[in-house]
Amino acid sequence: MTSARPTIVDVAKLAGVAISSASAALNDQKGVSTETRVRVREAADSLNYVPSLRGRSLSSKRAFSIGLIVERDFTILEADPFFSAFIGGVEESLAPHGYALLLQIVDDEALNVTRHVELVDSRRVDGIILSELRADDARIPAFEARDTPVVGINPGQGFPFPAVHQDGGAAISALIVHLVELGHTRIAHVSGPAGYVHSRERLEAWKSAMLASGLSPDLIVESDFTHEGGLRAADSLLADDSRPTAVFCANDLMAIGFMNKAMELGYRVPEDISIAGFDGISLGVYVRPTLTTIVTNPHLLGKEAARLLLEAIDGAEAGDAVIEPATFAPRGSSGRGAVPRTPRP
Amino acid sequence: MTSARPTIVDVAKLAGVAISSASAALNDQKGVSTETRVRVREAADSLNYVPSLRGRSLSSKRAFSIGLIVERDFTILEADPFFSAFIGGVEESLAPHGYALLLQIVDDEALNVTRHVELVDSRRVDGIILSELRADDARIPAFEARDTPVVGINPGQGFPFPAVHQDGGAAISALIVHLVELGHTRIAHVSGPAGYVHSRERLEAWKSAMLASGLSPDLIVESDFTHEGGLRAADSLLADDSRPTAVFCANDLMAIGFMNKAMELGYRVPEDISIAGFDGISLGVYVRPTLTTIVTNPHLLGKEAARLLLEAIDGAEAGDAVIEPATFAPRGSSGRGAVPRTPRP
DNA sequence: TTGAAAGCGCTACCAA
DNA sequence: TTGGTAGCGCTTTCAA
Repeated sequence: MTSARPTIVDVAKLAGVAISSASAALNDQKGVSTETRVRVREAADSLNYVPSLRGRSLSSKRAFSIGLIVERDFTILEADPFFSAFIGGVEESLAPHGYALLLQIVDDEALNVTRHVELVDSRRVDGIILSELRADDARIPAFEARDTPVVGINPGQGFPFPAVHQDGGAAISALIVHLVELGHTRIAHVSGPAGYVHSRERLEAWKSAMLASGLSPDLIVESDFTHEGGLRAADSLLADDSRPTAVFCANDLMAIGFMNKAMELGYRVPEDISIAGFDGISLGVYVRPTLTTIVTNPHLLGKEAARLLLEAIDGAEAGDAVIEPATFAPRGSSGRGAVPRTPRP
Repeated sequence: MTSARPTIVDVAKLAGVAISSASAALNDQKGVSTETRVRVREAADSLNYVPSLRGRSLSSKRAFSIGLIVERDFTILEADPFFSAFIGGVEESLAPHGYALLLQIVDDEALNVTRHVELVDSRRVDGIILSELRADDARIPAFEARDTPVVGINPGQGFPFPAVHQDGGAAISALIVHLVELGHTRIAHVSGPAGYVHSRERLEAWKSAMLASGLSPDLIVESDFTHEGGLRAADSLLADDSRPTAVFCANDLMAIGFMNKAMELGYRVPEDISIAGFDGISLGVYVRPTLTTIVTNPHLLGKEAARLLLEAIDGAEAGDAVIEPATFAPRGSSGRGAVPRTPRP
């Protein structure tokens, strides 16, 4: 079939109607007689007609796709299962509406902003999902100056666009209570990079929970959300005698890194040290001991974000969406604590 | 800035030239005087002009994006790090050419074909990357009837489009030799679904390697590439007295599932049973013991695939790309084998 | 080298 | 209800 693909002109001609009638019929608009509708449909079917998105895009001023840009080091991305689930959710909302997801991956903050802007300015997408927001994110003013539909994922205070929220604070609280009940008093936190909103939120939630239990939140190490970062955090936190008996890492990957290093140093988990993560990635149940964590719902987060974005694109005054809070999942890596001991040589 | 975005007409007007001259200047075409070129550039800059991809698409008959459809159950996708790395590679080739990646996720084989065809027929993309090919893949005839650029990932014999190949046979061979040298004679294989080309290739490579070592390849369990499938495979393979002392799983996720179940049943790894996977996902070095595996290069696979596809889109007679073979990575989960023993109660 | 004009395939408006 | 037609924003002839 090397012949040129049929256009709406061919369909109209074959059906013996005007192009505008063909268009109306194919788009289920009112004001078309049943007879015309049927004839157009038949003509289209017999020609195997599929509308060109290019023509449609230009005249209807819509790209029928939305953009998502992930800022991640290419090599690190592999280990991060969050986005796969997230994207699955986005797809679920998009597909029924004929929308598609344009995905880009960048490894640099400045480039991240540039790409976002390009995507919108070139009208390649009708809207953008903003994830992994920073406290002072350069993308926010960029989009405020552009009146493009935007939806944020767990943004901070004063975010000027619709957003999807999933609270993790209550679950972090439950985690700390759990650890305290097990007898822990020295509970450390391994945070993500300070620039990120979600890093700060988890840090703050940990602080509040510690204070609420009468403990002072002073054992903190800032890391980078990677497995490698978890290894390093363990090295530094376990180095001296004030070492913690429990640690809450800002994500699961770091927690697993922390756990591996702790065990390598001779600590038993959870007998000597309890470890908890955040995210609830399935990897957490593949490792031994299984990882105590806060289970979030990236799939639903993606699904709702895409839903809100489509509403905004359709011109609705989209509000926020709040999904069920993350839940605390106690598993093997947290348990009865003991006095911290020196690692076996 | 609610004012309408500037178009090329505005640029031409401001520069005082014809639209065609503006277009030629902006696209670095020859036959434009330096003066005109400069004036157009300045006009474009001062207006903050960004060409509309919609107009460009329609007139140049290009979508400037390519499609990738991943067939995966939404929930399983999360645990599979292969595609993240793959997509990172695709991006790396695409970005410098102004191309973008359209990603879709489907959870059903029939829908998979439908979506592929829609993407192409609606001219939403200029080409397609075909991964996870089946022995008798319905997408192949669909695209043969459509003369659209297509690039395959590790396809089987007689694949009618350009493709990227990474051999895993030599590494599988090395793995079996390694196991045999350790004293293993009962080496089982947990395969992927029989329909997939890569399932078959790994199975065949295992068979050849077994025969080459004088062992009979008869301990086979077919599974589904999931962690859960690995658990089940362990249950069935370790159930009776003819149980293996080593097992080669067709991917890492199954290998880790197998390992977890084996340990749960009381086997020590690698003392009682050696376990190996395939893929080389980073998860394999996060688990304990670390996973012996075959390390592939999904990032490079994606990068080369996108490169070939862009060539094909540009009308070149794109050939195949062969990247360095996968490598054997012996790690903690394989070691000195022992006589299989009954699990501790 | 420049400019005018004809599409690309579709939607949407306005008469008929 | 239908048909003609004017765009959407760009690229690409083809004359001048």
